[in-house]
Parts: sequence; structure tokens; C-alpha cells
Amino acid sequence: MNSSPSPVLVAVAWPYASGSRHLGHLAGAYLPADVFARYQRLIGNRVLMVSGSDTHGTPITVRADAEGVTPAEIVDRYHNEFVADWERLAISWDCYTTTGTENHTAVVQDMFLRLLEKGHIDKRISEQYYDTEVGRFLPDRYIEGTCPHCGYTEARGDQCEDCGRTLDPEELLDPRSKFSGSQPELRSTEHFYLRLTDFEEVLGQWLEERKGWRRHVLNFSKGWIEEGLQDRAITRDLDWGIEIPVDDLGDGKRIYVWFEAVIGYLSASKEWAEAQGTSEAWREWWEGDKARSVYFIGKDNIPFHTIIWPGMLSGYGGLNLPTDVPANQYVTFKGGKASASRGVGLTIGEGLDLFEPDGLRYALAANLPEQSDTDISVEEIARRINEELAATWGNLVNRVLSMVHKTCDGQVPEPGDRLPEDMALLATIDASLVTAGQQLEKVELRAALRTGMDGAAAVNAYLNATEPWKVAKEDPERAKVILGTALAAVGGVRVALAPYLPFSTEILNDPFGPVTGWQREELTPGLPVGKPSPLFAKVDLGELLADQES
RNA sequence: GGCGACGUAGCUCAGCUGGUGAGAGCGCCCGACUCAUAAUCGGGAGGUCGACAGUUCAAAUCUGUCCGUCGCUACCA
Repeated sequence: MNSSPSPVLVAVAWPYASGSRHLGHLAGAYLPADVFARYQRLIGNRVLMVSGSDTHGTPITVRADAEGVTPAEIVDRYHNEFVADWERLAISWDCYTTTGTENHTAVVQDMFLRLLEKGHIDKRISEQYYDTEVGRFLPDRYIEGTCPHCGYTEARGDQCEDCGRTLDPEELLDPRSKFSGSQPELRSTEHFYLRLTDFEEVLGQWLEERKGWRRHVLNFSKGWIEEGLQDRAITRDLDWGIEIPVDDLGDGKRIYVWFEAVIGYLSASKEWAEAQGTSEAWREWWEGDKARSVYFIGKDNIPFHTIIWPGMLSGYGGLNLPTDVPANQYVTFKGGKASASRGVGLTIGEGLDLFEPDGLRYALAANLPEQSDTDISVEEIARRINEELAATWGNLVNRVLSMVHKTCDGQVPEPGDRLPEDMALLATIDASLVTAGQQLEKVELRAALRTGMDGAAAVNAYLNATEPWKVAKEDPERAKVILGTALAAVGGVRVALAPYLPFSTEILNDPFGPVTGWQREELTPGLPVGKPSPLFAKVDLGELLADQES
């Protein structure tokens, strides 16, 4: 069915190992990437799905200091948590790694050196606040003081939360370090800068030519270009991070996260290739016209993936720029942005403790914030599971398998002589697979899930119309034809839902067999069909909420 | 302050290159059915598409102003 399998790089945002990730992150990036990747594999494309834990950066060192442990311990803790979450959710990585590997360091340093050699990186000196007590330079966010505009005394170096104005740290009156409370002093420090201005024209033109990208992604990116790109410092006064491969700046400087984390897509691809024993195989996904690369991220990451990373790639040369960046908006919880640190919403682990993985996957997929922020709650997740997943799909599987078990001697019946109404149902299911496929290809994952569920509803309607439980009494042969048709239709619906529901899909391998392609397969007559048990348990919302209270 | 987006049925959302009577799912009401996880199927009620003004033969869709919500603002990533 897929005459020309093509390489598809599924590049997924790197979760920051500074704390637990929440359901918003799951819905924003990891789940849609997994659904897309599973679909692409089913239609026969060669998928390479990569990501890893982002292990560097100031917040991790701050947390480590606060807890009196090393940054590496923080990173290990959360990396292990993420890996456990992916396992529980069956996120189908080809390579999930970290930015702490030797390979990543090598790839980052190679990128750095090439850009330096080509003149896209240069050195500049700036004045930055330095905390003499703890002996470190201070990121803007870690400087507090009095806002020069409104007099708010708790303003941060980047922004006053009271009046909302953007600030430079030097503007703050009475600045103090968030670490020690002492008054920091300005010291000059030298850093490498990425000359984004070099790429302004080429990126502007590239963005103009993008077709089929989500509107908000394109608007936001073009807005950056219109405002004019600024060169950005890509090194920091830190000792936690990737070493700069030239020693011009002296000690105590590292390449900063936002520059190196995006390179992870490339280094993870290389790590995967190496692990396969084919060290050059990564090129299939990064070079040439046939390869596609789709980046799954939340909207906060848009400029890194539509401006900075493409800029780096075009400066480096020879590697493909993103084919599409279907960034999602935010999942909000009762109107607020999810934030594990502020206690808004659930972490992924908490979500998995409350709901079965397929149920959680279904509920989030049905609420993906593809066009606009989407509000979600425990009640909403439970509603999706109980009223849609279990009621429409789980119950359908159960009712069909039960009837086949009872009426057809516990085995898959022969197709027999199908009537037009039977053929119509199968045609409907086959058409829904085509439609869902088109939607998945456009990364309209909510719509594709809906299409699959409509297929389930069509089978339910067919059963109500043909009434096999009645027919069985007068015309057992006709009942078997109906049930065989329904069984085949259920098999088709199962394919449409397979990218979303890996666990229950696998449970149905008996009797349907594994899903191996994006089409409905006729079942082999005679296969045993045992007495089924419900695919999905209903969620007891009252119990759930009571548990949450305690 | 600047930028981006959002505000459409009780709830969560789609529609927005302007044009057949404004949609979906769930909830609700009525009916059918009873094989199935009190599941399913059919029908129905329900919206001045945030407010105001404008452009147009025609606006939920374009423009402006206002109100409300969210996010970003380049040293969080």
C-alpha cells in the first residue's frame, strides 16, 4: 500500500530534568509524537523517533544546591522518572537518551566548531552581575530588586511581575542576588555569540515558503523575523554543561543549554545509528529530499525550532531543516497553565497512578491543544474514558466478541454471503481508515481519533439495525454472517485506534492478530474466540476525587 | 509596555482564503432496543458565534475600539 517508504524523523522536545513533567507536556509533545510515529510505522515508513532528557542549565544547579546534592543526582532522579513514565505509557522511542553523553558532547562541539569556522559564532564582552558570596555570575532571573517603573521591590532581573515590564538587570534599583541576598557587582565577562542576524534573510524566506504549517506557529515565527533577530550568547559562566571546544575564554564557562539541547536531535540520531552498528545510517533521516523531519514541541519552544535550530542547521550546511513543526498550544488545568512546581495540574506519574495508560492516552489525545489552549481536569479525563472510550469502543468490542463466542460456537465464522448492508458497513470502515490516515498525515490527531470513534459508532448502529441476537433464533446462518461482518469491522476500527491505544490493541491480538498495516484484514475463519472481558474499566470519579483530597 | 493567541450550545472544542438554514462529542429530554461494561441506536431541545462600530450585496469569518482570559517577552528551557 505504501509504494515508496520514506524516512520520517520524529523529533520530540527534550524534557528538562529539573523536575517532574506534567500532563501538559505529555499532551503537548510526547503523546502526539508517539501517535504520529506509530501511524507512520504502520503505513510502512521508516521512522526514527528520538529525544532525551535535557540535563544541563541553571535551574538544575540551583535545585542541586538547594538540596545539597550534585547536579548529576538531580538529573539521574528525573531522567529515571521520565524513562519510567515512557515505559508505563509505551512511548515508542527509537532512541531516548540524555544530553549527558560523550556522543552528544562530540556532536555539539562539532557543530560549534563548524559554525565558529564559518564565522557564525564570535566573541563579545558584556557586563553581568556577579555574586561575590557564592562566587557565580547571576542569570537575570536570579537577580531581584526594585522596579524602576513601579517601585515593586520584588522585581526580577528580566521582568517586573507587578507591572509586567521587561527589564534589564542593570535597571533594577537596589539589586540583590537571589542566592545569597547580597548586593551583586557588575563584572565584565566574555562569551561566544551565535550570529543569528546572519540567517535573518534566509530564515525569513524559508518561513515564507512553508506550506501547511499551523497558523500560530507561522505567525509567531514570522513575528520574530519582523522584529529583527538578535545575536545570542551561547555560553554561560557555569561549570555544569558542555565544555567549549576552544580555550579562548578560560575556565568556568560552558556551552549553554538552549544551544546544545536542540542539537540533541542530531546526536540522538547518531547514537541510534551507532547502536545499530551502522554508524552512518543517521544520514538517511537528515540528508536529501526524501527525508522528512517533524518536530513535536509545545508552543513555548517554537522559536528554538523555527528560528534558532534552522539557523544553526543552515549555518552548518548539508542537513535538512524541519519539514514541519506542529507545535501544540497549552493544556490548562481549570484555566491555569500546568506547572508541577506551582501545583497546577497533574504530573505524568500522578496521571498514570489515577488512570490506565490507554485511558489517559485516549483522554489527552481527544483534548490535544492543536489549535488553541485546551482546558482539562480529572473530571474531563474520567468523562472521556467512561462516556466515550469504554462506552462506545470498549463496549462494542465486548458485545461483538460475546455474541461471536455464544452464537458462532466460539470461533470466527466464515464470511458467508454478505448482503449490501454488510458490505456498506465494511466500506464505511475502510473509508474511515483512509480519512483518518489523511488526518494523521496532517498531524490532526484529534480529528483522526474522532474518525476512528465514528467508525465504532457505525458498527454499533449496524448491530442495532441488523439485530443478530434476534436473527440467531430464526436464521443462525444469517446471524453468523452479521457477526462475522461486525467482527471484521471491529478489526478495522481497531487499526484506526491502534496508534492511540497500544495496550488494548495488543490485548486484542487474540483473536484479531497483530496490527501490521493501515488496513482492515479479514479474520481467519475458525480461530477460537473466548469469552471476553471488558477492555476498559470505568473510572469511579467519586472515589478518584476522594483520593485526591487525601 | 510590546508581541502572539483565545473568548462559538450546560461542558470540552471545530468552523474563520467572507456566501447553501451555525457544527461535533459528551451532558440533558423523548423514544426504541436488551446481544453488550445501566452499555447501544434514533429523534429532540439548547447558541443575538465576548461587546460596540465599520467594510461588503453578504461576516462567527475582514478592519478598528473596548472588555475578559492565557501565554511569551530572547539569561527558565
